Amino acid sequence: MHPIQRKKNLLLLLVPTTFSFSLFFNQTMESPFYIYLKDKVHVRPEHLPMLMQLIHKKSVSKNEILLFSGQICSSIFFVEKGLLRLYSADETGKEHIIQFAPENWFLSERGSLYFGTPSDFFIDALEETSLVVFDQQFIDRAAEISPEFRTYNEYILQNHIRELQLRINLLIGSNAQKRYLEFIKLYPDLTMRIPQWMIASYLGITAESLSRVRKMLAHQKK
Amino acid sequence: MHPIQRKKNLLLLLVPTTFSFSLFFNQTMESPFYIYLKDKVHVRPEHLPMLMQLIHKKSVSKNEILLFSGQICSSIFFVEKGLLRLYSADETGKEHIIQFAPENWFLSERGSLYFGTPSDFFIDALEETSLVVFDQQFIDRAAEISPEFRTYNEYILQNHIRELQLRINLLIGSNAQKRYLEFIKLYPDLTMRIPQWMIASYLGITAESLSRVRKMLAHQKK
DNA sequence: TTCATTTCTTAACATACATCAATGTAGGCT
DNA sequence: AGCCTACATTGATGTATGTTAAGAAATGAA
Repeated sequence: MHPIQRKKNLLLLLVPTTFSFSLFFNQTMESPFYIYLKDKVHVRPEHLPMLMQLIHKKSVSKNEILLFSGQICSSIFFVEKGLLRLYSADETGKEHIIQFAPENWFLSERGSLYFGTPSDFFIDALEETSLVVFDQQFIDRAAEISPEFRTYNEYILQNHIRELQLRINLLIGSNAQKRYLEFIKLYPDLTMRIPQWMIASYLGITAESLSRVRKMLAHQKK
Repeated sequence: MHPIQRKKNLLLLLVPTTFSFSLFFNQTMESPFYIYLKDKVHVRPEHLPMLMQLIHKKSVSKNEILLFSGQICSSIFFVEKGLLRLYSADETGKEHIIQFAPENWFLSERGSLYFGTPSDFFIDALEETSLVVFDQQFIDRAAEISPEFRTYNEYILQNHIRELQLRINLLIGSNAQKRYLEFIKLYPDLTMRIPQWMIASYLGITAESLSRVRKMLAHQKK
C-alpha cells in the first residue's frame, strides 16, 4: 500500500470524521492540484481553501473529446493524472498536434479562451485522465486573492511563449532528425507514453518518415 | 505641413516656453508611444507622465544589431518608426526569422528577458528605426501604477501565444504555398517592405522556392 | 489462448523543396 | 550617367520527405 494511502486510512480511523470531511480531504489535501498550488505556485496556506472551492474536478475516459473545433473554449484544464492533447485537423482529416499535456501541466486553447473566438483546435484525452477544470474568471479571481498565483500565472505565460518560439525555430531551421532528437531530449517521458505517429504529427512529419529517422539513428549508434 | 506639426509650432509661438519644455513636448505628447499608451492601452491621462519618465528612446540605423545571440536580453523594444526583426542563425550561418516588428509593435526575446538566460536569437533593424526601450521592471512598475497597462500587458502575452500557435499549426500542417498566402493575408504591409528572401526565411523555405511559389500563383490567377 | 485492431516497419515510387550555378533586374552611390 | 551590390528569377539536379501498399509486431478484447 502506498504510504500516503496508509496515512490517510490511519487518520480516518483515529479521528471522528464525517462523510463530507473525508470527501473534502480526498478532493483537496491529497489532490495533485492542491499540492501543485502549495509547492510549485507557492500559494500561501491561508489562500488555499478559498481557491480550492472555486475549481471543480472531472474524469474523462480515453479518446474523450473535451473541446471541438468551432466551439468556444471556456476552460483551462490542469492534468492531475493522464494525458491530454491539443490538435488541429486539416481538410483531409489529417491531425496536427500542437501540444501534449501530461501530469501537472495546464492545457487550454488560449486564443479561444481569452478572446472568445471559436477554436480552430480540438482537445482530447489520450489516456483515462483526471482533470481540474476552471475558467479565466478563476485565474483573475485567484490572481486577486493570491499574489503568488498572479506571479506564477505570468510565469506560465512567459514560459509558454518561450517554448512556442523555440519550437518555431526548430520547425523552420531543422530537419526531421534534429527535431526528433530535440523532442526526446525535451520530453523523454512522453516519448514512451504516446504512439510514434503522434510524435511524428507533433514534429510535422509522417509516421513513415519518423520510422526511417529512427532506423538511421539506430544504425549510427553502432 | 502636417496638421499636428503646425499645431505644435503654433503652441510654441504662443506659450512662453523653455527648451526643456519643448524637449518634453517633442519626446512625449507627439510620440507614437505616448499616443499608443493613451489610445490603445487606454492608460489614464494622469498616469501618462509618470510612465513616460520611466522609458527612454533610441535611434538605430539600418542593419544595426540590438541583441546578439549569447547575450542576455534586458530590453523590450517598441517600434515608433522603422522595422525590427528577431532571428536565429544556425551552424551554417543561415538565418531563420522568428518575428518582424514594424511600427507600434513590441519586440523582445522574452525567454532571455524574463528568465535571464542567454538568448539564442538576434535582434536587428531592417530599416532606420526609432525605438522606445524599457525593461521588465518598467512593465512591473507600469502594471502597478496603471491597471489598464496591466490588462493590456496580459492581452499582449495572450495574443502572442495565439499567434505563435497559429504559426506552428501552419508550419506543421501546410505547404509552402499555403504558408505564403497566409503571410500576405496577415501582413500585407510587410510583404512590400521586406525582401522576399526574408519572407522565405520566415516561412521556413528558401528564396528560390518562394520565387517558384509566386510564379505558380501568378500563372494560376490568369 | 485467439482474434481483431492499432501501431510500426519496410519498400517502391512520387513530389516538394533544397542546392548550385547562371543570368537578369533594380536601387543606391560616386 | 555608370557601376556596385543586393535581390530575384530560372534551370538542372539532388535529396528529404510524402504516398501507397503490404506485412510484421504489438496491444487489447473476448
